[in-house]
Amino acid sequence: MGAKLIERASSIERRNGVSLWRQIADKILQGIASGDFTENAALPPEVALAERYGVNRHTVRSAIAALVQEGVLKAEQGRGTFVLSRKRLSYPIGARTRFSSGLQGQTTERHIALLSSSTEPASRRIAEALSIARGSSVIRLETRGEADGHPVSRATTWFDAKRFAGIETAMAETGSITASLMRFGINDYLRRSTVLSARHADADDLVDLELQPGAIVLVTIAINVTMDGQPIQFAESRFPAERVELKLSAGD
Amino acid sequence: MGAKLIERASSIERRNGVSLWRQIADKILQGIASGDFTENAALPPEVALAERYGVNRHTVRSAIAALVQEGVLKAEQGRGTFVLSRKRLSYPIGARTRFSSGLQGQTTERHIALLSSSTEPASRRIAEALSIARGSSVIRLETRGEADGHPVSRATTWFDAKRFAGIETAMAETGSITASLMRFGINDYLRRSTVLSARHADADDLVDLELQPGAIVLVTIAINVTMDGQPIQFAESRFPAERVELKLSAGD
DNA sequence: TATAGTTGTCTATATCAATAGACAAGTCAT
DNA sequence: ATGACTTGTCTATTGATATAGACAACTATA
Repeated sequence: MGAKLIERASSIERRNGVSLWRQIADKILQGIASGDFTENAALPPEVALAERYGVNRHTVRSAIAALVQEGVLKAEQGRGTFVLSRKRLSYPIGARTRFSSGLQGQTTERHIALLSSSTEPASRRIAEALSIARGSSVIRLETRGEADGHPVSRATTWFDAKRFAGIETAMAETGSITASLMRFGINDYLRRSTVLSARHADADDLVDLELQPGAIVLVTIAINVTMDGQPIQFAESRFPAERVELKLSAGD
Repeated sequence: MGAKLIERASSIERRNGVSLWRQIADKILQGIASGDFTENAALPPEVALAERYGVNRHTVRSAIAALVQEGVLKAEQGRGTFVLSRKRLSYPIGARTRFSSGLQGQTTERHIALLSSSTEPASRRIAEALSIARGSSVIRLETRGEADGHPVSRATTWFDAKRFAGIETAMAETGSITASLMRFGINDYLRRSTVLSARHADADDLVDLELQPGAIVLVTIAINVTMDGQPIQFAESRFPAERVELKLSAGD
């Protein structure tokens, strides 16, 4: 984020429905992600931050307390407050979006955990996306992507139950969508469409992604297709905006 | 957004730093965008909404008041509260991202307004992106994209001042980046990279995009290049998440 | 060992956010 | 006209948010 470059005077809003301490916590997170506040270095002292944002020192302390709770900062009496966390992960999105390979080089460990699965009738929306009859059976998987032990994504995906019967056990065993699809004879697939939006994290996101209330999530809705254009997977994924950014790769 | 599909019981969080009325206003906006609340139709009555979200009627009223202020809803005593606004614009992003052509069919009128321009030395970040020497002169344009009279994007873009001297007047005259670049002999260009994130709108965003405090903006950081790979433009764009979603087109 | 600079704790006060209940005012169908 | 249903307004109370000031506790360094 080019926060430093673009940041102008104001930046903090009152009586918004968003508390000042929450806004300032967001600013600090942005500052860390943008390299404005360097990793392992001390934050400016509380009084300086208070002046910078035009609020009381106690308000800054509330923001810092939230981030300490969250494990982003560490406060040491007499010394200062220090940045613990790393920059945001950059998650590539394109025609060949894959979870595991996409994060290569940025993390040492990554996998997808299957939280739950169920079979249900296809809603209109899902039937259209998968090109199947409305009301026909689909398998829904609830999954969480983890990198180095931290949750980085939370997805709900649907498959045609007829074609992919038992994919939930494959997911549980392999921890990979790509590997699971291989068991069904699909060695390669493409992303046909991705629609992107953002919203506040709801209560479920907070739990699943280990977020603090008020956090923002990026939401993608995607359809994956086989090489000959047959839709196989419909997915809605949520990413914590404070820990992940999406990098759109052009063609492949 | 598949809110209806995915929405589970909980969804509202307390003592978060985000007020309940703000969260509920967000929910209603989501509901409108997802077709959950139909356009021109009445919202459920306040008591019903209050029960649905597990809050007091007055809290719902605060949320509605904010959206009435914003022009999304219209309340009529004795009759009900009605949805005015349309669905979100779907803004395509891909190798050939163009403002005007991308919104074709969704709006009748669209253009880019030049808010201000300046010349400044290139920061490290911008010098790298444009492959020029750090500190050399760059032109910065502040622009706002408008569709049917409503702001839908707010961008800061940088060009090499040497190569694109006077581009600010071209922009002011043509209201189009594509047309302006043509004056400099660039008939076609591609998007090399796009990085995507989200955050709360800051005070400037609120003014420029005519948002209510607490709103969320999608942020893209992009580099455009000529057909032979020479970088020509570096841009940070902000989109109001409540009015715009980004649709990633695959290759072209 | 001072001293400056930092975080931590306490008290007090004012405003905002949320709940609760009651009733007024308007619309619509019967 | 009546009654059911809706939004609008008012009062009261509680807890969270934000400001203000003072001082304690701790760290580093001169």
